[in-house]
Amino acid sequence: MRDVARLAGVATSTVSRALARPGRVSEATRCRILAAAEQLGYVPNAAARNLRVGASNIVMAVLSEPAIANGASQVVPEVLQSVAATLSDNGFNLLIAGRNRSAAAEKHIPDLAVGGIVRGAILIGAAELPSHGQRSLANAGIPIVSVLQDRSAAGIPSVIADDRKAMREAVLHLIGLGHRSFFYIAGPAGSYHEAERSGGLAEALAAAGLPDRAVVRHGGGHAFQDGFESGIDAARAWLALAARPTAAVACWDDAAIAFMSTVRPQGVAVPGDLSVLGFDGVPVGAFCEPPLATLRQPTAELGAKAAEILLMLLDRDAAAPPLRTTLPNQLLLRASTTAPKTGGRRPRRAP
Amino acid sequence: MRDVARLAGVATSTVSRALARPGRVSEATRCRILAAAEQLGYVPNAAARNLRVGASNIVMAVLSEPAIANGASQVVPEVLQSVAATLSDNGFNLLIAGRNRSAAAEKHIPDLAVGGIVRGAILIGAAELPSHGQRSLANAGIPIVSVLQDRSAAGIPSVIADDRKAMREAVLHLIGLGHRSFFYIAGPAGSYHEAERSGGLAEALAAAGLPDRAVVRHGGGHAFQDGFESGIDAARAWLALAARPTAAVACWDDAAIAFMSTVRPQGVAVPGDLSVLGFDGVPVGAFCEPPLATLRQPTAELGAKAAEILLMLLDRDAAAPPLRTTLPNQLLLRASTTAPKTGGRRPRRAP
DNA sequence: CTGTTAGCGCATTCAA
DNA sequence: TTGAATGCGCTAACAG
Repeated sequence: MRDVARLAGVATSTVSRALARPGRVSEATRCRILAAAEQLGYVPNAAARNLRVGASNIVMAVLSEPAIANGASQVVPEVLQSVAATLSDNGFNLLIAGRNRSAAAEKHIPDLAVGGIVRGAILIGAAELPSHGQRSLANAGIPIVSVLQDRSAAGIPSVIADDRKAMREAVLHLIGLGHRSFFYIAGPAGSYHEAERSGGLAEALAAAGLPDRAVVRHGGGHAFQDGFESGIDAARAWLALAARPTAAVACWDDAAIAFMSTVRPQGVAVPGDLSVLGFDGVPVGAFCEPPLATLRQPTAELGAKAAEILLMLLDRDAAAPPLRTTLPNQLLLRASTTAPKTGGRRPRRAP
Repeated sequence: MRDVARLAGVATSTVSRALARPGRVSEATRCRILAAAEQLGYVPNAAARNLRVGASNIVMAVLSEPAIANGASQVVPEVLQSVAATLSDNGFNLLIAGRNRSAAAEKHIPDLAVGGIVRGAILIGAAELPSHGQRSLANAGIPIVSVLQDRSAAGIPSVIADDRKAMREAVLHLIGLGHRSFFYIAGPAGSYHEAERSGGLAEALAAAGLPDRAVVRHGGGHAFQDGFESGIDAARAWLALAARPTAAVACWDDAAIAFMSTVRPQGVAVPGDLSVLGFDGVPVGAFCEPPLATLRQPTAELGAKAAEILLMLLDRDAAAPPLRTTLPNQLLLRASTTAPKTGGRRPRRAP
């Protein structure tokens, strides 16, 4: 920068101004400075700027589990992508901070915030805030936004899809088709998404006046990243039932996909003998056998919105963002669901 | 830090040393300093350290296309994950820099390097080096490593799987099963992976003494992220052929999955009428109908190795890393391939 | 072994 | 409108 100043015949402070606030520098000198900067190939040193200003232009993405990607699910990668793109368009960069790892790595996350490296954080499906001893990300003094999980009760602006409502309406659709008995493949016990989706199912049954025993619940012991295993387990459980429900509803697509894939070789026709509904809308669902009916997460929109809200939080001139933003899921009706067989349910035996 | 020094009754430089090189400070004072730091909840300001040292502990991941995730492919996310984990274990952070956005964003990438924000870069399947005007990532003065794509010819240490060999051996396996006619679903024309995999197929045919016309090539017009569309197009083309090859080989799993999914409803039995082979080893392949035979990319190993090599480059005391590291793909034989039906079309001669 | 001193490159006072 | 001076928090010389 000193070189630029020298070449343009001005002081470094003028160069600084010309670059930061073009309005406060005369047209002529600004042109000289810009030309000089161009000629010298000047690139501002962001590290020095950060030190001086006391804030960086880096935002941290705090990811949920050890895995960015698991099974067939693209939801975390898609959200991540969308967040990164939106931030990039606004001059910010995204640093990824995986959880999972050693305690040292866990400690690292709040330190990034306190240490001035990151300016804000976006929690992508993270269940708990990283903390180490007394210091937690929550009191690190940087703005935080949560996507996918609703943490508005903790005062953290959240951008979510209305999983509960989506599941309720989808199950009501199945009920409308004639289904009266359900098999539910639960997500990880205690997880946010499991609570919402399972709740939506319950609400639908209640709304239709069906008793609790209309649904056989299974699973809950697998993490989201082990969706395929969960689906296989669930399939075995369903196959072993004396009275098999006519509709299987999974907490997430991975489980639904593995479920279908496991029951079909046992002579179960989907959707003839059994309708299957997934959740998440993973792209490959359209190419499963049969194509999987599911509820699509608006991943791109969620990510973009979350980034926008963080940007508002970062901009002191901006209005206060909403504490909770809810986007609709999309019901993708595909061949895996249909009306149940009528006229006496006779379970077909495996060959 | 001044506060810590004051509380411990030492100079700031001593605090700095105690934290950075514990060996060069006496046991007693070091304990006092650590206690004081703990008590005050001191966290070093990384921005200041970066400025002073002239290097950050942030590494940039340069991603290929607009999409981190597409179709069913988890290869980029998986590599990303592995890179992030390995870096994190060594005290480094990962910044993600998406390509293909506005020109401004493209310019941003080299600037991050020159501006002192990032210390090194890992190209994850990126075809070209980001550049803007004269300035490119290549001459930004930071170490670069490439994963998935071989850029060793350009002097960039590369960590890759041997796609060519893997494809060759897999196709030789199909030939061993009796297949003599192939349908190849090409990847993006001119792309590295397409060249390697297509080349491997050609090598296998040549090795078995089969003529060039033993393979009908299709596609090449779709980007990797449009794998499903590519597979559908290819399926239509295959269905329209008068003499249908008995084996379809896809450049990537997404295409293979959509291909299978499109031909089967037309009465084509897989693998009875047609064997299908994919490439990448996406997890969901095991749950397709039929389960997809494929060549798994060792994503976790690739990512970890790439990160290790970058760490070597960053450490001036370390030995020079190899310019090219090749890891084996794994042939996952699943139900989508089998011997071709005999009787109808008789192979002219067996090799 | 420890304290003193001097900047890293920039943005921001305050004067001119 | 511009220039000169100051320090962000830290580390690396060099002395002591």
